[in-house]
Amino acid sequence: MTDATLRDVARASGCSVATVSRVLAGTRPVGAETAERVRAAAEQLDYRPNHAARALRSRATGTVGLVLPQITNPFYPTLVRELTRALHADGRAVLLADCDDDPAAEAEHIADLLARRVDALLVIPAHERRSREAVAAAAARVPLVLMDRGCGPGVADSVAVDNATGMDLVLDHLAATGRRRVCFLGAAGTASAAAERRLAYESGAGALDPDAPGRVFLGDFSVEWGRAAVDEAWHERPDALVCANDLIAVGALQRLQQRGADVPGQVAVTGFDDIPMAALSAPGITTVRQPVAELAAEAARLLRRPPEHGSRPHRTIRLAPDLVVRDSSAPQQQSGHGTSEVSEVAEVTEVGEVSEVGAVKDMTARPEEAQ
Amino acid sequence: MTDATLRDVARASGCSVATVSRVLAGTRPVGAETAERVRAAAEQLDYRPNHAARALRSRATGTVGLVLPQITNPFYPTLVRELTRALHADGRAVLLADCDDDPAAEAEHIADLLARRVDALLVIPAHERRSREAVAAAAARVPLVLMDRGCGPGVADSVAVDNATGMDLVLDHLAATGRRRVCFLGAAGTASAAAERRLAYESGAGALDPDAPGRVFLGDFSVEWGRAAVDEAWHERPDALVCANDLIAVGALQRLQQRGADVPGQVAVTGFDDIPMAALSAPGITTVRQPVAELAAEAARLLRRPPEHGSRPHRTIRLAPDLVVRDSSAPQQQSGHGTSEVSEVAEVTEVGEVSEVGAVKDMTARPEEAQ
DNA sequence: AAAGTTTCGGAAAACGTTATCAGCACCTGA
DNA sequence: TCAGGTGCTGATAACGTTTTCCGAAACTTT
Repeated sequence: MTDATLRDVARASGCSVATVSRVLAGTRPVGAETAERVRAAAEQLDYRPNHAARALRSRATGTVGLVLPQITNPFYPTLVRELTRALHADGRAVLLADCDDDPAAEAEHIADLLARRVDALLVIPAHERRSREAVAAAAARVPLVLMDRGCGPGVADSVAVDNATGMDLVLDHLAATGRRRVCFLGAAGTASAAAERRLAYESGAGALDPDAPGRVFLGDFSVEWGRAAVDEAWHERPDALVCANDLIAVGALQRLQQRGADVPGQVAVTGFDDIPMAALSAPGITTVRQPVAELAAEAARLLRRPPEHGSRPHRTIRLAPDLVVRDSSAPQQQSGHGTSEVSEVAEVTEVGEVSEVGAVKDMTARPEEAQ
Repeated sequence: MTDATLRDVARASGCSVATVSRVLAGTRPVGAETAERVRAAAEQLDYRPNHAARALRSRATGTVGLVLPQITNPFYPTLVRELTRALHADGRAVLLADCDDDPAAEAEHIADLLARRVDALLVIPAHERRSREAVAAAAARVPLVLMDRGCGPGVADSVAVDNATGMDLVLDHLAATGRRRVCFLGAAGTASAAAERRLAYESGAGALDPDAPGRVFLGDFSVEWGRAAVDEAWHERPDALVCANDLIAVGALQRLQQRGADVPGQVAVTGFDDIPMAALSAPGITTVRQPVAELAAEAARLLRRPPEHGSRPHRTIRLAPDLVVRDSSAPQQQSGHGTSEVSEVAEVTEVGEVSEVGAVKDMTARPEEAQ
């Protein structure tokens, strides 16, 4: 019992394959009565179009490749969920490739996806420098959007969170709640998240204390570094630790608790990204929530654009994040342990106005893009 | 500059398309000299086979659909990584669909993947009962393997961890380290993980204490329940909390620490699954590690099987897990805080012999399957 | 040397769509 | 009445492979 084809539907409805195709694809008007007959026959035969044949003929597979460095990075699962949701809403399927942080594997996966004739690619580059070549080559063949990280200037369209705004939100919040001696626990390197967050801290922290921009400790984006960094930063007697991502914050929080420090009474801890673990820590970690659904929607929108010929300027879209205030940065007066929901809800309103400010910043700012 | 096709390669190498196809696909022997010419031309033209055309002609897309309930469930990212790795090794690409715990969305995704002519499906059912229909229908059309969870008997092949063995490992470890008053913090319901782990606890805990099998507290698989469950279980004055998964264990650990209880000095905590958070907690949580890579390999192997005609008995494969001992269950004598690596390594050897016992249990136990 | 057997290569028919082209009927306005 | 639309529909040619069928050599075997 093999599947029904257009031929079968045509035979059953007494018209030609061309007509059936037109009815089902809606590409050209067809007589109302005929159309009804065709639809009935298709329904009755349980006709399902063959995507392979369609792809061959129309040169479009309805498929997007998603290439990421490590699905186990705790920030990516939500991003993947939102991306697949946004793309499915456009009727596109998602081919997933995890390249295990290896640029060579990444290049292979990209080549394989291109051979599979994906309509477009979504890439979170594994490496700032070493991903560049493969990404650029792919971008020359299909629409390609970089997400979350960059890989050099002028390679392709890109969508990411506005790290500077996020860091400002954190520093404003800490200032407003009376913290003065802050330290930054960050990541070394030139990758966008590491560098942008570091620079934003350095340029923004001066408002709290002229010396604050100098109190920077750099490692990598890991819990282990968060733990170790506390031992280094402790000599500065900080009353707040601003961490460049949530993993660092989790590690810092653990080490502080091991040392018997009171969080947030003695020292506040903040993260970045709002991975699930940030909410599940005790106390919950105040952090910057990336607007994941919106990032995904922007990426999907860029991929929907018709493939213009000739080189057009690449678009860099930055979306402003929200601050999620949890207990790890509660004001010192009341050492507010316990359920975090109250303070979180209270701050969410304050957050609303901020997120409104920076809805979408399209750096190329073409007029026709504004809706 | 469009892609090179077989025609182009044929023209360039002075032979027919058929010959080129044979050389490149290796389906039939071809003269050495001709083959060399073809390969050179293909290389020179940077020929890439068109998967759409190939799929149309050979009725195989080289694509597998992966349907899961929630990519944000912290156990799934590693599983997804290992599955994609195993499938890519077979030259198959992975179409990902996240159905957000909604059986209706799951059914839609399955239908879409079938329309896209996936060669096979890998499904982690969203619901024990409500996923059954769509899964059964799909299994009738393509090879289908259920993972992690079941959805009723006799629906399809399935691969999962051996929950009973895992629970035994935990109970043996607790007994060996002197724990006697254990409680079980589990999940209600009939889903396989919830039920099997609960039953295994009830049948195994008697060895520690005749009353232990009765000390069972049921909620769901969440951190919140773990926190709440501690308050219920605390009246039993336990010296060990056996949790049905790592999220519950994380919550339990947090609540215990909030109450000022000493973990592991006063009470041990164990989890199940070995999600990343278990290792990153402080103290690290002793847990049962699912053999994720092996589960993925088994699933891939089942999908590789040629599609036998007629109904064959479904295979249920259970793989034995390992115990990962971390500080949350360190012996009470030495209240061993600090680095967990030492005790973990020490136990790993003990674990080795256990994992050897239950390498692969193929419940259908066909002789030709044993290698 | 004739008859089989193997080996290699080409022509051409699928696979199930979509797109192009042309035909047919029917109108509309001179 | 006829030229020129304006729907609607059907044949048919792609799309780029794989695969079947055949023929032509080149070897074996008798």
